[in-house]
Amino acid sequence: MSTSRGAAADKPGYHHGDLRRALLDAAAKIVAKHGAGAVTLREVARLAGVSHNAPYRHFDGLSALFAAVAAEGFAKFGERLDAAAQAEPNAKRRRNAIGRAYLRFALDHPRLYLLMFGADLDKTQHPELRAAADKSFAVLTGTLGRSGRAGHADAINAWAFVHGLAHLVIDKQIKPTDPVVLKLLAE
Amino acid sequence: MSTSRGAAADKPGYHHGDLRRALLDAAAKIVAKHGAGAVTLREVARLAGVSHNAPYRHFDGLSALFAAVAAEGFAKFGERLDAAAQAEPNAKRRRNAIGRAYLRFALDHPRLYLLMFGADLDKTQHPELRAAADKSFAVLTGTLGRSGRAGHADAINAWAFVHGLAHLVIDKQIKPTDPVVLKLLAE
DNA sequence: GCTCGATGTTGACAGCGACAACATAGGCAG
DNA sequence: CTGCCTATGTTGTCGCTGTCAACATCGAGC
Repeated sequence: MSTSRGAAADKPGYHHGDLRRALLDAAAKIVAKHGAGAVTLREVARLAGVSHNAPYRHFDGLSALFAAVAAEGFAKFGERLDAAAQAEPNAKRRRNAIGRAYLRFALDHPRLYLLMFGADLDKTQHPELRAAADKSFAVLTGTLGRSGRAGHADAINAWAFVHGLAHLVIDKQIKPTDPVVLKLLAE
Repeated sequence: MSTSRGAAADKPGYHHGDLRRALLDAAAKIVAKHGAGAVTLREVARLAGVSHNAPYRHFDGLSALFAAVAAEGFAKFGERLDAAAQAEPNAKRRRNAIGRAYLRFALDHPRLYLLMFGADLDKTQHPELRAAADKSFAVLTGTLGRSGRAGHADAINAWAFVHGLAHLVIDKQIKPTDPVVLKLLAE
């Protein structure tokens, strides 16, 4: 990185080394700081130190980049939910643990969360994203909805509640210190 | 509209008549059809039949236009909630009626709903919008939350649930025909 | 009838996404 | 070792956008 004759260890692959990863990291950073609306292909390229058109060698366009960032978000999201679920054998406590993990993730990464669930992305046009999202939700429906109609309704009810609560807090319609929020997080 | 010597009855005011209204309508139309992301100051001006810079005489910029559209959305939203609340004297039935009206509005105007609750707008920078939103929510907290801590928690719980359910349906995470949705709408 | 502010227009500029043409680098065939 | 071939990155360009500044016009009120 210091000189143009940089050591090979620093650049294992082609010109850049791992531009795709660098672009994803740069985009994720902007999303986290300023939201998806502030993400620009050219700015992402700038942060990665490449020309304004280099990203097109790795992503079909801006929305494809968003889809990839969101997919990675869902992967991490799914991990958190899964970890919470597996740490609790008791069914009821597990349900609470998952809800807590869900809300924590949303409040820890509010702008990423909005990208993942926002309407900017057309999930039907990005199969990889759809798959990542479905995998996350499988934890919810698989663990919460035990079986049958009643189980399904329970899962949807719980999901809608935490999802709505997360949105309301992120949109500042209710405060993060609201008793309902605190109780859920501390459970 | 036919000739430039149009009758005065068609143009009661200044040059255009009521450009502000025309701009708002054009913007709302685009939002309803293609979402806020498709709204462009220049396109809105085109639809209203004025030059690309005319909107600046009525709105400080794009985000101010969005704020105005969202504020009108909240006004209509508040009316619906209020009407639903006033039609039901019984407390429990009233709560259901408000929830139903809430979800109906969201599903009837999904893209407007996303604009209203989306992160694109910084409500803190548009007092008029904040006021319109707060007025809508007053119906919720005022009617649902009877009083005291328990009432407040009930209100937040119900609000988060319908809000989350609306988002999940709009984002196509769950189907509009899901039993939970149908039950709430038919109650 | 004239002035003056409110309203609308024209022109300009930088930034953006996207496409096309070009440059380079490095693996691989011989 | 040599030379080609494709993956990767660059440069140039286009139309579109938001926003600012300067100019034009309309109409209300003195």
